[in-house]
Amino acid sequence: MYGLVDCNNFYCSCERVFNPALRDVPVVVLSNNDGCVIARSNEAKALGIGMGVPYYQARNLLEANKVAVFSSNYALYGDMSRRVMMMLADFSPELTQYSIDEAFIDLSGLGTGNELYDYGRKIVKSIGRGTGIPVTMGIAPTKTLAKVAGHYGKRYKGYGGVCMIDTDEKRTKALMGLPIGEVWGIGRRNKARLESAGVRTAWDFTRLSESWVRQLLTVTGVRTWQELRGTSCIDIDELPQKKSICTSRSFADGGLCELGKVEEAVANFAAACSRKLKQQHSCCATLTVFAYTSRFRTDMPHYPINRTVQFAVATNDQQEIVSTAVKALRAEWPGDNRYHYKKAGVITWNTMPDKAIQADLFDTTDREKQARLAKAIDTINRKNGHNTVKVAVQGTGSAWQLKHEHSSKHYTTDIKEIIRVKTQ
DNA sequence: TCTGGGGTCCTAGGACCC
DNA sequence: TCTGGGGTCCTAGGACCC
Repeated sequence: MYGLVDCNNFYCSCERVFNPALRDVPVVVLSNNDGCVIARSNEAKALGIGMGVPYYQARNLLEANKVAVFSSNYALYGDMSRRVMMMLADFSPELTQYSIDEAFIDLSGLGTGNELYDYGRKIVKSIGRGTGIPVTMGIAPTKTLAKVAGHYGKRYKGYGGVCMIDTDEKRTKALMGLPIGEVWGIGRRNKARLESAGVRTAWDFTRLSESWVRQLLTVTGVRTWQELRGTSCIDIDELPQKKSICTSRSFADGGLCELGKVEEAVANFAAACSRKLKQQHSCCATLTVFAYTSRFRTDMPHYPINRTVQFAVATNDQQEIVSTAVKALRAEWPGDNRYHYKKAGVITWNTMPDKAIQADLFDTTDREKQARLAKAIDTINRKNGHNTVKVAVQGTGSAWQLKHEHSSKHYTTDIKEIIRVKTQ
């Protein structure tokens, strides 16, 4: 049996942990740049605030209902996630973190029936008490069915946060009540395709023939089909090494027109990629830089920038990655300031372990010197915070500041913002 | 006026090999 | 006029996830 542990309305719950006044009021969290609503408390969902709606469109509704609005605070969410996962790891050594707010655990050998259910209850209670984050657990013989169980666990209070699908009878009942679009692995496109073929519920889907499913949805669809029928076949890799690393942001207001400003942003994105590569002990052989104008502005001229560069020797060196990204951007720059760039980013890929780099016969770079300098800079930055020493083109960051007007404190990651307890 | 960020996997088709 | 058979690798694009 598998357990899926999922944090309820995770970002909103994080905001509530250190701010009890938010406990029974509607809360939403916005994306970077205060762009869209990306997390909603149950009260906010009940008001009809949709997932992903632009903030400016929801604003009136939010203000009219006195909804507490927060800019995203990833330092806080990342740290709270770490706490939840650490506690969870004590309950099952076989844990696969699937996203910032959910993880699968292997429950084999931990009992059956009521015994297993009670174990689930214990996990949910402990994490709630230990971290302040409410979680729901789905238990079932496959990961996809565990997701289904979790779906019901969140909707019906009576389950006490744990829903288990452990008999054919329960499975049938659960699938009959589940619209096909709610199934993990069935997205918008495939939902439409299946519905036009008369498939309304997850149960209908499991009644199709395998060959039919394969033809319509390829092997990924067949795996979902098998999992819903009770045969486990989806493996989730731990993926300690990411295959590609992307750092990108949207720019506030109308976007950026000047090369110098976009350059500064891209340099910082490239530096972030270098940092992330080093963190997972890998190097990249390829880098892509991109910059896009707003796809929502049909009234303005567009000129997408997208350039990919190969490194002769795979690298994670900050200066090399920053200078390569900036040169690539300059090479594609349109040459006038007519275009409003709304978003830019750097992707590093063709990633490999830093211990297994293929050298280049014709490489003339002094790698040793480069490595010594990088090591010195990394040591300073590790001690004093990243970007204490940076490449000059990274600038001061003021050219492309993000909008973050409703941010909460870094309660758990900055000693200056730690919560105060008043004693009278 | 204002619309997020970061990933993975699969497939088809082209280029290439002997 | 007639033009084989069997592979691999790479890439772009689409679909999905949170």
